[in-house]
Order: sequence, then C-alpha cells, then structure tokens
Amino acid sequence: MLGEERHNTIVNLVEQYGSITVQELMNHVDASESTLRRDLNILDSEGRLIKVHGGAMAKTTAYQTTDDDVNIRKSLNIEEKIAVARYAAGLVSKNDIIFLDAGTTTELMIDYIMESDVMFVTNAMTHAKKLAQKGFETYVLAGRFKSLTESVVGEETIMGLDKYNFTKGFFGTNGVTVKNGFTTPDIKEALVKKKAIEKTKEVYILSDSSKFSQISAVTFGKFDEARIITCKNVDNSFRGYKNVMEVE
Amino acid sequence: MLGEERHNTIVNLVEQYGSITVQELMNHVDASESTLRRDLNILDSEGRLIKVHGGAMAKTTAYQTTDDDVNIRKSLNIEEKIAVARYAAGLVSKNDIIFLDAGTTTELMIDYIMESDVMFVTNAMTHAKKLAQKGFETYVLAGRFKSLTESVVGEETIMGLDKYNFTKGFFGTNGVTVKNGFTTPDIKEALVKKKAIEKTKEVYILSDSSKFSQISAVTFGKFDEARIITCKNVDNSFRGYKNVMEVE
DNA sequence: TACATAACATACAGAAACGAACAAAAACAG
DNA sequence: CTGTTTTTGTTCGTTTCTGTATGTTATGTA
Repeated sequence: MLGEERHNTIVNLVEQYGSITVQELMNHVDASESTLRRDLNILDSEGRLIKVHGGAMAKTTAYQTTDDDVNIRKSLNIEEKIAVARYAAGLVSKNDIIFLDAGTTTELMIDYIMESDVMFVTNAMTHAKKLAQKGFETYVLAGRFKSLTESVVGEETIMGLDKYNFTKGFFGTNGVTVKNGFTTPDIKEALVKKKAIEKTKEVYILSDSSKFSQISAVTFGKFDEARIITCKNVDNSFRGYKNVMEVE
Repeated sequence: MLGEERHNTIVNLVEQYGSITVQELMNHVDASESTLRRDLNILDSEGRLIKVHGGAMAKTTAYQTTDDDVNIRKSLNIEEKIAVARYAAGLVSKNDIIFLDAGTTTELMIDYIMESDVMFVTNAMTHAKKLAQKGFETYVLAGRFKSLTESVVGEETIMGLDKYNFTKGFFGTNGVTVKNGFTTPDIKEALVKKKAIEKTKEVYILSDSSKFSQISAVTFGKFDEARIITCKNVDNSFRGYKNVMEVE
C-alpha cells in the first residue's frame, strides 16, 4: 500500500469513528506501530486530524480551545517555532508595511512584536484578529475563505495584493530545498505567497528545521530569493548560505 | 477509550445534567476515581467546566465568565434574535448570492440555514468562519480590520462590493425609525452597509424590537427600501407597514 | 467544639504510549 | 547492475497515563 493511500485510509477511519487508537489502526491497516505513529504526526501537522495521546481524533470531534495560542502551542516543534518567531519579530521596525502570511509560526510572531507604528496586511483571519487586538493597523485581503487554514485565497486575493508594496514579508513554508526552493502542497496558497513575495522588498521565510530537504507539490519562491530564518540544528548541507539565518 | 474521548464524554455529561458528582461519573465512565478527578482538574483549567467540591458544574449554569464586548451584546434579547434569525434563514434559497452583514443576529442566522447551494459574501470574519465550516462557498471582503466587531470596513471594502450583485442581503441595525430609516453609530460601517444595499435585490433588515424608535448617528438605508424582520412585540406605531414582518 | 465521613491531594508503581536511533527493505537514479 | 535515497520495521530508553495506597482537608452532625 502506498504511503499516501495509507494516509487517506487513516483519515477516513478517524472521521468514520470520530477517534481511533494506534492499536485499532494496526488492526485496520497493515503497517507497523511506528509507521502509523509517524503517519499520525504527519497528518496532524498537515491539519487533517488531531493527534492525541493514544491515537487521534477527527477535527470535528476534537475539542479546540477558543484560544488560538493554546492550540498552536500544542503543535509540533514548538520550541523551534517560538525561537524563529521571536527572532523574526525583532526584524519588524517602525513604519514598516508588512505582509504576514498564514501559518502557525507567523502567528506566533505576533506575540513578540514590540514595535508599534507598523501596518500589517494578511490573508489569515486569525492573524488579523490578533494584530488588531494588539493595536496594529491591520488590513485583510479579499477572497475565497478556506476553512482549514482560516485564510483567503484565489484570484481576488492575488489581485488585492497588487495595490500594496511591502517593506517586509514573513512567510511560512512546507518544504525548503536549494534546488526546488520553497514549496507548499496547495496551489492556491502557493499563488498567493508567490504574488506577495513579488510585492515585497525584504522577504523572510520562517521555517523550523523539519522543513529542510522537504519538497511539496508547488514552488512559490526560489531559494536565494529570500532570507530563511531557522534553528541552529539545521542540516549541514544548508550551512554556509548567506541567506540562511540560524537562531537560538 | 482515549483520554481525550473521556474528556468529551465528561463535558457532555456535565452539560446534560447541569452538574455531576465524581461518584456519578464513575457510574458512567469506566475509569478510576483518581483519573476522573484528574480529568476534572484539567477540564477546569481548560475552562470547559467548573470544578466544585464533590464534582463539577456546567459553565453556563455556574456563572458568566469574563465576557468581551461581543459576547455581552450577544446575550441581549437572545430569544428574539433567535426567532428573527431563524425566520431569515428560511428565506435563503438555492443558488442565492447573499451578502451577510456583520452582527450578532446575522451570525445566529447561519445556524439555521438549511439550503446548501448558496454563495455568501461577508465582511465579518466570524461569519465567514462559520459559513465555510458549514460548507458554503464563502468570500470575504478586503479592508481595514476592526477589532470590536471583527469585521472589515473602509474604502477598500466598499470598492470590493462593486463586483458583486446579490440576490439577497441580510443586515443588522442599531436603530429603526420611519423618518430616519436604518441607523448605526459607526460611519465606516454605515458606508459599507449602504453600498451593499445598493448592490442587493432583496434587502432584509434583521432587528429585535428594542431597535425600533432608536436613532443612531448615521443612516444607511431608507425605511421603505428594505423588508424588516422583527418580533411580535414590536411597537404599535410600526404596525401596518407592508415591509415589516413580525415573526413567532 | 469534637467527631465521623466524604472529598481531596500526593506519592508511587506498573502499564501503555512515545520518540529517537538504527537496521533492513524497497524505491529510485545513473 | 550498483550506489543512493526513501520508506519501513525493530529495539530501547524515556515519558505519560492510570490505579492504588495513604495522609490531609473540607463538610456536616451531634
């Protein structure tokens, strides 16, 4: 059975039963415990289910606290993400006009921004809410609303970007390689990122070390087109590049 | 049984009975006293129930938590608003292209919409989230994000409305009089409403009875320009108008 | 007040679940 | 075919969860 096939099977099982244990999964799927655990981690990070101790729960069944922060802090590689987010937040300076991409790391950034005279534009609703609450001048882009990431995408969103010229932009990514650049699984999101990058002077990619050497379906930027903020324990093959900044 | 699953069960039991003792919980859930106590502590710290000596109480029956502005306003005239929202939801029909205004009553509407092939456009982020979750094709408008109402307003929002032609539009209001029409305190919001009304074929104003005879700062529509959905106990002076619909 | 009982918190140990590391197998590229 | 990369399975030390035991705190009653 193909890996992706197995992933789909797992998601279906979880949605069918509302929840499932790793042991139960082993009865349904012919794979080792360890593989299934790995799958659950991946599917959780992709947002297709919620991993809990003992197994996984469907997104609809799982209880989500209304506080976004709490939910983020339950996610994978959180220490790394915080370190990266904190550093990125330090790059924000007075009178900046900033594009803030959707994603957990960029969302974490907001907590650590100390500057005040900054204008933000974002396609992520949760980000907008947090930014406005902190008192920033905040603009959201128009477009088709996507439930999973709570962000807008599509032609309208891309057109909306045209009127802006950003001094800085902070982006998340699902994969980073020197050859394929920055990649993400969703084409619509990729197009928004790509366009936003075009309109941005200083482009920053926020990435924890797990994203390096990963390749997703669609490329939204070239490796040398942006500065990459990541953690100390990044793979050696990415060392020495001038645009790779290691924090912590 | 998964730990998280058990948590859900406990919360459901507590909400069902209003309150529950640890002993009662032991009859319903296959877990030791100690585990259930631990669960109650966790659920209390997560804010999902309120732990008391002997067991736990449901959140709503115990006392109101520190509600923000939005939630406080939500609780006012809630029965009336539900009645109005339910009726308005019934007006939604197949293939409609609907503008949904920000506001608590319009938000309530979403819960009662049964039709499925409907497209929504809104300037309220909470609405967009709910609509998309229910599977509707949902578009949000661009603009300056306002924290208080969690909606977008401004020139950009108004321009974004230009491209749409709505079959129906549902609007909230702060005041209704025959002479001054529909009024709201915020000029920016008023302008968005006004523009949206211009682009809408069938305009519905959702208003509980407390809004009648009230006048706010800015008028966004004339009294006879829309159909008003309100409750039976509306003031007599508004009776007899063909465009005033009393429900329940 | 003193006492009895129920509720509670803490400590501890066994069990289950987990992640990391490594080895084997499969898929892939040249 | 050979060497490399990716995926998978196994092992093992660590963490988390759960139940029992024990001592402490609250509550109600005399």
